[in-house]
Amino acid sequence: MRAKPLPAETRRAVTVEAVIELAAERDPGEITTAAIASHMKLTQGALFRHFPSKDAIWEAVMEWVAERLLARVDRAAAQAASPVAALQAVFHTHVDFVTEHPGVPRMLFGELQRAEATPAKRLARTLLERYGERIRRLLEAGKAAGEVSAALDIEAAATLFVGTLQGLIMQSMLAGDLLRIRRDAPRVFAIYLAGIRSAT
Amino acid sequence: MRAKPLPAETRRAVTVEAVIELAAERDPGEITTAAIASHMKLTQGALFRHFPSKDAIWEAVMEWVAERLLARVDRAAAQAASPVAALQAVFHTHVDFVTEHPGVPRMLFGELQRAEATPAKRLARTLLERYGERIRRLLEAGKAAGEVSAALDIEAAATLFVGTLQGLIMQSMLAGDLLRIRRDAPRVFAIYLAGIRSAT
DNA sequence: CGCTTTAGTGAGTAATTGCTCACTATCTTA
DNA sequence: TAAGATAGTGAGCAATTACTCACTAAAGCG
Repeated sequence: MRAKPLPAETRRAVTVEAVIELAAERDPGEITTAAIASHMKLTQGALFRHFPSKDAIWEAVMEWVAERLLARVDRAAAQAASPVAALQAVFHTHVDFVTEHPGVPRMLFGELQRAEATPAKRLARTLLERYGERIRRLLEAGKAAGEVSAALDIEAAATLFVGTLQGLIMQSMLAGDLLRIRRDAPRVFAIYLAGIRSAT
Repeated sequence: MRAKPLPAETRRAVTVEAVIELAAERDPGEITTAAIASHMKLTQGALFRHFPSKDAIWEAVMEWVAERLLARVDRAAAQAASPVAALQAVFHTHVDFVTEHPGVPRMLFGELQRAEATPAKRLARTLLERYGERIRRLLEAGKAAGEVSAALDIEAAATLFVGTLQGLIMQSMLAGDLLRIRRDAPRVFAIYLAGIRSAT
């Protein structure tokens, strides 16, 4: 059956969604253009009417991820009453995002693995850099407000923040159970919080 | 030039080393049998005289990793004077291992991504499970010795321990600078330590 | 040394992958 | 509604990949 023609922009958006859905259940590196097309009920050739190359598809996907994740995280932080509350809100927003789109962390990490400097990899890097920047700013504010230890090593604490999330994701990949993240997230964050409060 | 014939066992060991070296500089998923062979100055066909399939090569590699990592970590833990000292020793031993073999974390994470249940993936999982087990045991001992908070959530603390390492690795992949791990590791561990000491 | 076993070669193969293109169906709009 | 623009099809191409095999060189051993 012939696929219904969609406006180019819409088709591109649908493509990005298809990739994100596929990444939830298989190794991003093994997602072929044929698989993407078939998942959206399209022939493979049609994809190349909307993207000049497979790399361009990945680039669009990473753009989607970067935009959405940062926007949600910023919104969550803005509504919080204090720096530490903001950190906690960011943490849980990130966890929510990941459970909604399990493919995302796999793609991010997968991109970072790549040897060649593709545009998608560049986007992944800037996303993580901007993310870290936000965390560091919140930690600084927390220090100023006396909510975290005055002696806290901000850079290390930011690394650990991201690592905390990374550890949860890895654990859930091990267990093959995404919902596990939701259960464990508050418990792990509690230890992190104790760390940045009492670090010397 | 014809490669010097090696005894089968030696050739297999050399192959495993070649893979680990290659994984240090490129995405493990993109390591082809041709690349492995050329890196050890052999023709591709020769590989299949020693391994029945590419999967079998990966299996051998994961065995190598699991054995070495656990052995070193156990040795480090055994020599420590107290549970918390052991945790710290394990942490730094792991960091050392990773800086010596940068390809290892990439392969481990890459294996976990795989959709199909290959033997290599199974090995990666059991390695991480056994690793977590050891961490939990040390944390329990630390609790008994009064070195860490009596209220500590052991499971969450173990997840965070692995995440701490994961965060460091990711950060260094971002920066493209492996040595960075060495510099940051003690700083990040200090915060972790403060966390498990004062968690409530 | 001669003979058997073992390991390496290199030319293949079948399958898969990203990508192209001539053609066709559908949409838009004058 | 006619015509041009837009989007989808499906066959096919070139490159790559894991894997095979008949042959050859080297190692080990009596």
